[in-house]
Amino acid sequence: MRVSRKQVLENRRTILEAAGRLFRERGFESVTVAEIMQAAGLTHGGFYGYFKSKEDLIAEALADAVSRAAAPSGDLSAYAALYLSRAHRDDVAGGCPTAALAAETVRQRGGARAALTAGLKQQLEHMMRAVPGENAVENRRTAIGSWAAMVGAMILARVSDDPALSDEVLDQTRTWLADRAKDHEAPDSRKRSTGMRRPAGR
Amino acid sequence: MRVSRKQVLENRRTILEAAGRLFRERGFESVTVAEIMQAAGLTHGGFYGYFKSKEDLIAEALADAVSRAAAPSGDLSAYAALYLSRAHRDDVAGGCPTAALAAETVRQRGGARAALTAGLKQQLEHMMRAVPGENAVENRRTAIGSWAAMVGAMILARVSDDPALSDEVLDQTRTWLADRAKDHEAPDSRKRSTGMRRPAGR
DNA sequence: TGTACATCAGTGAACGCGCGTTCACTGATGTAC
DNA sequence: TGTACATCAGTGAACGCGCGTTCACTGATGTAC
Repeated sequence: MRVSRKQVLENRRTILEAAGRLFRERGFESVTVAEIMQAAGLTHGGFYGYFKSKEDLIAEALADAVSRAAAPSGDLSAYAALYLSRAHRDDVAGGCPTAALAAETVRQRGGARAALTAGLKQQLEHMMRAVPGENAVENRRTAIGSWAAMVGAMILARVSDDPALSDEVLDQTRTWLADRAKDHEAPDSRKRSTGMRRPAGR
Repeated sequence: MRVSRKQVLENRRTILEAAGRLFRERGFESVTVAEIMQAAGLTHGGFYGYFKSKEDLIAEALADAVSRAAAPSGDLSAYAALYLSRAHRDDVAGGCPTAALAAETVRQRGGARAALTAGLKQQLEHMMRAVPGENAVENRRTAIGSWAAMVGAMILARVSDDPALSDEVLDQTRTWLADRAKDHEAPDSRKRSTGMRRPAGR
């Protein structure tokens, strides 16, 4: 049964969103094409009218999820508090694609790695703007270090089956990042901080 | 063909090590039981004499890999330099099990999460000893934040298909961690630092 | 120490099963007049 | 605008294929005497 062209575009969007959620929740391999199509309200046979292969869908779903991920707004501490929340930890399907899928994407062929690399570049750009300092080199370093800590903490908090430890990882990393941000905001810290500025390590 | 009891113990060890390497390199799902047994110099039929199921092997291989992971020796900056090296990034199969497999382990049932949680606790204990300060609460916070940043940076560096960005993530995170360590070593930073001490967030 | 037999680690064929993918068909949409 | 037909999105059965797991068998190891 043919459907309207508008419906085709809507279906493509629905498939991408269903795939994005399912992949984040259960990983690329254990989610089947049939499941994704069913989640999108279609049958599996129609899949290949939309995508060349499952591998192709993985790359497109990743690019889509990354482009829709919430960018840092306001200062870094506020963003870290949002990112390192229990709500985010408990919502893998709707949460950060990098935290959920980056480790698996390392092994992926095709455009999947490229999609996450583009997302990483964009995220670092956004985070640099959320860093208080004026030194661009140092701000980029802070953006990279903070983003690494946020992604790492989310993964560690999710893998911990000890709820107290999971909460602790989230809370302590948040505090740790906030402390560091305050160091660099504090007026009397300027001299000391300046003394440690040096070019990037490469 | 029956083999000696000593050989049985050796075979078990060989299977665990082969599984540990293959899982880190390619993930739990795409590695087959037959491949693991072949890598250990055996045939797939013998597998179930050693393990109850593939899921059981995953938990045991993870526990084994975590228990053999290199613990921090010396100070935190030296350990971070080793961990955040290009050699480690390029050796997924022989590298940190947490960076390679934690994100997938979130979705694993059985003892796999418990194995990584135990590894996380042990790692934080070790890292606390590598932190210079004397305040135990602050040291634990530093251990958690630093470990999160190291794991996150390794995952981001591996997923980046832009080599310059990958190197940058490694180098900048290393410098960022070293800067912070120096802050807390610096004698004149004591007053300021003390002012920000507060209990854990939970 | 030597011998005879029971044990059991390892083998490889075979089993269900579920996966990604293909394809002939259907019928609503889009278009030409 | 209305009609007739071509197009093609969606369906569901079917396809190879590879997976985890089982099992009857083999023959070296371990043990009882």
